[in-house]
Amino acid sequence: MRLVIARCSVTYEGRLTAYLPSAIRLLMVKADGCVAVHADGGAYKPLNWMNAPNHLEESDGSWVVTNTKGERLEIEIEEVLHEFDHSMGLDPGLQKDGVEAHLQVLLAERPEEIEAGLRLIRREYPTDIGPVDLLCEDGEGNTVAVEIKRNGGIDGVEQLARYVERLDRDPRLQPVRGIFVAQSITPQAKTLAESRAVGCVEVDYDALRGIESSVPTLF
Amino acid sequence: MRLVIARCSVTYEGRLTAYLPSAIRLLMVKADGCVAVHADGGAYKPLNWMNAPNHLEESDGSWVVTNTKGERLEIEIEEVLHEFDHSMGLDPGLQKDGVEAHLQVLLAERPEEIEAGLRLIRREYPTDIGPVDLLCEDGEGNTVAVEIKRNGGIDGVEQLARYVERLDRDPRLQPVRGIFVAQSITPQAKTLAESRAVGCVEVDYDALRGIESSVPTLF
DNA sequence: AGGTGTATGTCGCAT
DNA sequence: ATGCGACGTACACCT
Repeated sequence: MRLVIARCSVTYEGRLTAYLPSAIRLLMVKADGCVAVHADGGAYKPLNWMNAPNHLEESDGSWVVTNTKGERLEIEIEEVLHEFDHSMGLDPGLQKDGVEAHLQVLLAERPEEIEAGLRLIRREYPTDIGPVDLLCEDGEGNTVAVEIKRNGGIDGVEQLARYVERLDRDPRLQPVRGIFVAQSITPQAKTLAESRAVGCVEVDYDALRGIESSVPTLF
Repeated sequence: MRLVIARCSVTYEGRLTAYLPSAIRLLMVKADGCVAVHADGGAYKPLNWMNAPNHLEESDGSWVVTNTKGERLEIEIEEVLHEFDHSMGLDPGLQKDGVEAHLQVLLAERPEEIEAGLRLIRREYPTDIGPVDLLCEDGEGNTVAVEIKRNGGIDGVEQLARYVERLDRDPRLQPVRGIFVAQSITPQAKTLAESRAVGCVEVDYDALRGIESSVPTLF
């Protein structure tokens, strides 16, 4: 990784056009060739960047980075204040645990936490517009499609409504109803769910996790 | 901005749990206090991070970053290979051109580029579920709601369909139809648009821009 | 503070 | 490659 602190101005032309007036910034060039221009603030997102693969042409006082999509990043370097290069080797990568996928596993094991009498038919049940998180059967033998989100918004309700509409055309499944399950559901989403005849259930991830504390975690 | 290259392992506990085994990485601490852990590859996104505001507690061989939301980033530092600090001053910030907002302005000036005879009633016409990009009237005096996207996907069609449904309840406006406008529209979105009786128009941003070349650009 | 919509989103997975 | 959904999305804007 190459790190350069320099006074520079930057122009990007590609998916949009953007211009960065002269100031002191960090230029970061990673081993894969990607280039990022960082200011000294504003979270982790750089002001400007060009992902790999690209081509970096370095001439006196200017870097020009281009890629095959016709995007172009030009950095005019007025003054280099510090420069450093260090090889790092491959990164072993990140191990994650605990997002929507885990919530889905927990609820697949205990569908009765969603609604009494609910029984799992299949997880990730495929339809021609994408997989339904859980396909279940209720106490009366009717099909129930379950969409699981961490944060329940309007989008999730629409997504579920599309699945239900699709599944309900299958004579082996119909009638099909939907239940929208999330840790929290916005009032707007609840309103939309009502008008789409979709049920809403809020679940407590930590409590569910507590129930199945016997299962070993990732690490 | 403080830059440290170190062999370290990292644990994050917060919205999820994540673990990063020992390797050489770049630790970046910006003036606003945000911390990022970068590997030497993989676009601009850090492996792990903690945005400002936070609290960084630095002890021998370990950094603990916490925030008020109960998130916690712990960096175990085994070996520091390089360290550097440089003040940069405030950044003048980025000037952008060519995002959805600009496309909306261009089309508001020339609605006939969307459909012959189309006339603008209002930009950002408010409804109780959000603003419609353009509200227009067609050659026959019927109301047309226009949703503009750079990249047209299913979501945009759904969004427009919601607006049309809402607007069509207003006796002063009905009947209302929708036109989905984007630089490119996915086949799935076109199919969905058809089943929602929504029109689709693909526009060329550069061409539109050329038409109004008299208007001065941002820079 | 919370909800909604945008993003040069990025990233991963399936087609 | 492209489409599609998830993301510790971040971020601006508005209520």
